[in-house]
Amino acid sequence: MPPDYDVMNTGLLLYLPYRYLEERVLEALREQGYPITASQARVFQRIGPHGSRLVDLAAATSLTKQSVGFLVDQLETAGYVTREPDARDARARLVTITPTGRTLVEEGARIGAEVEREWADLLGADDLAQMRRTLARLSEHTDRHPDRA
Amino acid sequence: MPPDYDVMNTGLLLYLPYRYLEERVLEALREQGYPITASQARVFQRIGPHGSRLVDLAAATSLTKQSVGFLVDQLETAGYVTREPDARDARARLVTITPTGRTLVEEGARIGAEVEREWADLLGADDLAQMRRTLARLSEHTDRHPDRA
DNA sequence: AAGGTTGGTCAGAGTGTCTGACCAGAATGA
DNA sequence: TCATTCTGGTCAGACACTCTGACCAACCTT
Repeated sequence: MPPDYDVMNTGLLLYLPYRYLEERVLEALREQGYPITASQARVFQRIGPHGSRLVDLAAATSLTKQSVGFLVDQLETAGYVTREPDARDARARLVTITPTGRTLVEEGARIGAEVEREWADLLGADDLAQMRRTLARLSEHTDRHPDRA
Repeated sequence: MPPDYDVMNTGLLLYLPYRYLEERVLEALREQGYPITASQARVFQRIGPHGSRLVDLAAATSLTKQSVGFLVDQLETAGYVTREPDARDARARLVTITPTGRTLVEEGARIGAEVEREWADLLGADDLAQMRRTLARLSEHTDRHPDRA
């Protein structure tokens, strides 16, 4: 007997599509030669266009700065980011996306869009757009640590 | 500059409220003397009313049976579940919720409902319900391993 | 009854995350 | 100015989670 999604708790209802999308994107990226783990991607995703500082990434992801440091090390080794000095603060370093990293971003976006197209087919474009709008409003409220890119 | 949620990718839009809800519920449970980790809770949540087998929990959570076994050990130690023999299959054992576990379920549901009320205030009850319906349809599609409770 | 399949455990490795301690540069204010 | 406090980042160590591989016992099929 399959579960009854209508009565399922909202957390699971959010989690199931989230994980599905994440897995689809990560799988496809790996196949295309851009391997990245979910944890790495969750940090990578929050890097701003002009680079971000470690502490800001930590806040945005709700991880400790040590954990983010650990993941940024890996992203750096993989060639997706570099740590540039921050002209404004000699203590800080800006985690910055490399050209390779930028390709990864684009590929990820492309695959994400592909999944989203499937979802639009399934749900109807209007319902999907409506859901996205509601989720955006909700995210504004539930994002405890908006980042300063 | 705060992020622009409207253009944010759908994955993050799903993830942010998901994690918020999870954290709120887990925090409150801990304060009330029912400590449980996110990983444990994700397994616990999938246990059916008449108990579930390890392999089914593994399928439902997309974890390996070893990982689920590891987490069920902890849930058992914490007193939330027991492993009962399965009358239908001598190999199998049914992971079953104890009375304490049931209290945890109820408390969790209560807190979840509280957060959901906040969301209803924020979004309007109609929009929330609409979002839930769309998410339910989406979950049906994105749940690769529906469990058999 | 033999052979394959399935539910579960044991053992070991790798990854992710945390807390605590620490350092160097920045910001504050007497 | 310079002592104090605050902040960005790293190092070290511990714990939590998840995986792969090997294995056993019970089930199912023929």
